[in-house]
Amino acid sequence: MPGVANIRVLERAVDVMNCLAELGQPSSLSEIVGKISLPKTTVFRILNTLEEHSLVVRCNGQYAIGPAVLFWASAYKGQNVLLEIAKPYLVELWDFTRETVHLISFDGEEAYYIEKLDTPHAVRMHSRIGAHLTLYCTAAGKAILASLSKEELDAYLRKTQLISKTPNTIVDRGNLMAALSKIRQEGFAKDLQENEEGICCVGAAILQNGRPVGAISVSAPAYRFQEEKMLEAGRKVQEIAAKISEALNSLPGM
Amino acid sequence: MPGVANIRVLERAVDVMNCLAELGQPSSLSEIVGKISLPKTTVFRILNTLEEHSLVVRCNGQYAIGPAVLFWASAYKGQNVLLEIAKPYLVELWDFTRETVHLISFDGEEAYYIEKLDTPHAVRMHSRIGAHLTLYCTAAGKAILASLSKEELDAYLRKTQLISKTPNTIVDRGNLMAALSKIRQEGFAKDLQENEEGICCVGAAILQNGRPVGAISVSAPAYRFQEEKMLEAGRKVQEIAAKISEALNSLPGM
DNA sequence: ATTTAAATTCCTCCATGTGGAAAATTATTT
DNA sequence: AAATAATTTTCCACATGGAGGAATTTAAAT
Repeated sequence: MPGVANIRVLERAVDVMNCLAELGQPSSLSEIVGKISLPKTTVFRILNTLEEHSLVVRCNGQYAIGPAVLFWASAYKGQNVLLEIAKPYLVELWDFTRETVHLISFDGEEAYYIEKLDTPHAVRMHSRIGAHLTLYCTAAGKAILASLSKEELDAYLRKTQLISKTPNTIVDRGNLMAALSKIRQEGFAKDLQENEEGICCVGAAILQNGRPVGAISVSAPAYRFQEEKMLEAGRKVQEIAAKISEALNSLPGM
Repeated sequence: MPGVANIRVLERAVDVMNCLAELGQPSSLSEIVGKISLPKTTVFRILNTLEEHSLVVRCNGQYAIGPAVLFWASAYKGQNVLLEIAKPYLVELWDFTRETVHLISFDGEEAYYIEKLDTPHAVRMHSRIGAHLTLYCTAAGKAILASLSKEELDAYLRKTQLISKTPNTIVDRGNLMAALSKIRQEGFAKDLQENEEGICCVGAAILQNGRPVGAISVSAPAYRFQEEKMLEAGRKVQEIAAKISEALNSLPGM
């Protein structure tokens, strides 16, 4: 992917949108420019263009994300039933654990966070809906890998190099295979600070016709997530993932 | 607004995204190029850039809207409580009427469709979430205008010229004022093919601290929406709008 | 195997996006 | 209310980066 020449303005426009989304509230041009390092004029021009299409709205000099994004989001949801089906189950999982719950979509190649319920605790992990997630060092990702066919898993391993993100990341293929078979045994996956230092997760895959189409996970700071608590959450994650899989497979027209 | 020089690639990229959203399913480059008239290479380059940011995903050669739009959509929702609050009430309205229900957001200046529940009937109106709506020729829009203060309404009329969209569009200020005062009397607004030929609507405004922040409407083809049916739907729209307003005003931290 | 169609890369040209600086607003202070 | 400061918006000359035709590669159909 790097090497394909990309369009600069477009990348910048995406940055501007992301910046607005991160700010989470109407912000002035200066605030935006303060966050992304670009000339004011450039950002201004981009905002104007985006505004023309309701991707950005301006209320008394402040800029904010506009309603046009809803059109795209509803189109995405139309293609991804998982999101609609899973929502109530995620709430159930959240009620039980009171920790950050993620829903992950997997299209056979890549996995993405597509929904998130935040923990009420002050200390929480930072994650972003829509972001890509690494399969080999996350609970949800490993749960997905564990339910792939041998051929698919081989194909994945062939094209992926295991890069260490924390001291705990599994970078050895043999160790990863061992971890995956343990996941198949236990019924859910664990991430012991393998993706982000200080964060532990449990996750389980969602299956449709025997193939993984997504996963759910529960994440918490390591100090709130030890042995017993993790096991408890893991069992629940497994249970909820099974329920979602069932709901997905009993859909009209499946 | 026209006159502000806009960035061409950006406009084109937006067109591509809209095109993908309209197609509603993974589509090939050729299909996309067939819909928007641009050189294949250009669209290809745009898609590649969008893909890099997960705004577009590619599954076996087909392109589709990607999960990154969810991030922006959730940011928008965070700024617009209305959407979350209103949803169950919209369903109630839909159950009652079985016609297309719209939720509109109004920021004091502009109004946008932010949610839509489609009628199950085959004949339905075409509308798009995120699209801008004209205030003086739609039921929801007129309901909003009818609940503005005299000053705000004056300001609106001063900067707006009433352009006829169908033979029925109200283009005379006096007639519009009369229509608005009738709306205040009746409690809900009607649109008798004023915005789109063949489509009638009823609508009512949603108020927060006495000021309109949105509206709801029910739309149907004229032949399915005559006198009595419209009155019935109108009363229901009024009732539901009142409920949403109440829910909105009894929010924690209001 | 051969043909057809679609996707991707290459490459040159010049339109288009860039960003510094000035002008116009708007907010803040005296 | 006047003056100052900060911010937003317009202007414009330059050169970069995006455009798109043509060629190449890849995939599908016969």
